[in-house]
Amino acid sequence: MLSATTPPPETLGVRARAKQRTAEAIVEAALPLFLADGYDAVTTDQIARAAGVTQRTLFRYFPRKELILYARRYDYVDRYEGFLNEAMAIWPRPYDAVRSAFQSLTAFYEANRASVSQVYAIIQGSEQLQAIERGHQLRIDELTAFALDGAEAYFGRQGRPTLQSRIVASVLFGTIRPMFREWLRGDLPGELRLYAEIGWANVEPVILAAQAYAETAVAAFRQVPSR
Amino acid sequence: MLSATTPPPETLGVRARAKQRTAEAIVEAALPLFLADGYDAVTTDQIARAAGVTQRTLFRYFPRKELILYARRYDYVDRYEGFLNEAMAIWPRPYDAVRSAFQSLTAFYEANRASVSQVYAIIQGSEQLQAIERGHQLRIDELTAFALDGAEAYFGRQGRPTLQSRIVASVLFGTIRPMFREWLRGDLPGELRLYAEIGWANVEPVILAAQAYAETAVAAFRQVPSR
DNA sequence: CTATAATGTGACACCTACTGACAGTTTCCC
DNA sequence: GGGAAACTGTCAGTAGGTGTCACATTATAG
Repeated sequence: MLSATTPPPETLGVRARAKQRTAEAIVEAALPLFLADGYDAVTTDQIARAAGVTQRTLFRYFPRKELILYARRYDYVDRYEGFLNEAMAIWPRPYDAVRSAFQSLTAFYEANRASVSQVYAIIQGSEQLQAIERGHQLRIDELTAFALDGAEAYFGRQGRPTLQSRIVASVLFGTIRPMFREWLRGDLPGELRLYAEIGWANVEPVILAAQAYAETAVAAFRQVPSR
Repeated sequence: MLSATTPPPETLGVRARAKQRTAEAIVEAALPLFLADGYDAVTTDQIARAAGVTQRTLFRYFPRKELILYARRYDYVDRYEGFLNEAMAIWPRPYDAVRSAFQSLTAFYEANRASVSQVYAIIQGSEQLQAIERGHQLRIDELTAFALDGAEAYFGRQGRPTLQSRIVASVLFGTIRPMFREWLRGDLPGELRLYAEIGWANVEPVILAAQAYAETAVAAFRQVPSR
């Protein structure tokens, strides 16, 4: 299940294999409990006991409870960042890089539809997890805004992206995200890739309008008298 | 300070006045601590002690720690909802109603600039609070999407707004919000009202593009073959 | 004006996520 | 084989948050 992110077991020592098994055991024990009773109702102690370890050990593997859940979501923020790193090195236009990175992420979701949907369902059942999820979205938006500022700004990123890029990133994901969520909820039939294609195929005019807006507004801001 | 939301003290009994004083004392004790050490570093026990009450009493007034902070932000989500209720009853075009409600909110922020900016600064210092804040923004987006679906959908709201309206609302606030935040950070000089005017003056092309996008995309979705 | 009910508070115990410290055991590697 | 490194369990503690009970104060009905 985790084969995409972990090396083949044969090359690992006894210790490393034991660690993998323990981590797997914890996740395997946790997910059914989450699905049955909801994330909030399941105690870390319960999970530990079900996995046959101590609570202390559980927290050594997963410093926060949420990470047990996100192990199966394969850290999609990091993954997006990875895709974006690659894409930004290849595409001259930042917009194309973002599009490419997002499509890679889409493909990944599609390939792991079952577990991703499962995790999504669990998240929907917990306010706390939803808040964490929002934090991830914020990070995705910020990374994207840096990317839109160009390769130099992206790879050397520090401080905050420009106001223009933040606006465009906000608008971009404001258009893409709702349909993505619709798919995750299971409200859209068919393949995610097709929806993503439709979304990106038609989004460019919106982005251009947003860019024009950002330029005009920022220019006008300079005329505003100080207090 | 809270005069806009609380009835004049003379009409209240001893008990009610005491409650107000206690709530005020807690908030007054907490804000300087938050500003000095950051939200996360300040203990609820510290706040309680500084306010001269028990921790238990503090939690009776503010069931969650965050609510101590939000007391000074005057529940801006509720406030927006109120403005939107009024506006939706007056304006025939939903877009105008949203614009009007948002301008009312702007005026409120301007009138309470000091405390609103203070609270905003504290929020920026805590990941947890930022996630909560994003939750409020999503609620604003959702209310707006219902409004865009028309007066009937807005006042009878149930379920979720249409995908089209959710996209448009997302795009709308994706353009407006970043500059709003810039002003709250103190990075923009002058009056918020002027920035808001500039923002709304130029936003209509973006909204039209978003509307066209939403229509096209949703229509295309219907052509996607089910699995 | 007094008995009584409602309301608010402190004190105490308890829960859950999470952390630090220490000691015992297992694996790694020379 | 033996020492260092890596893991684990045990125990105690912190922070946010809740339930409960007894006591005091205020409101109110007679």
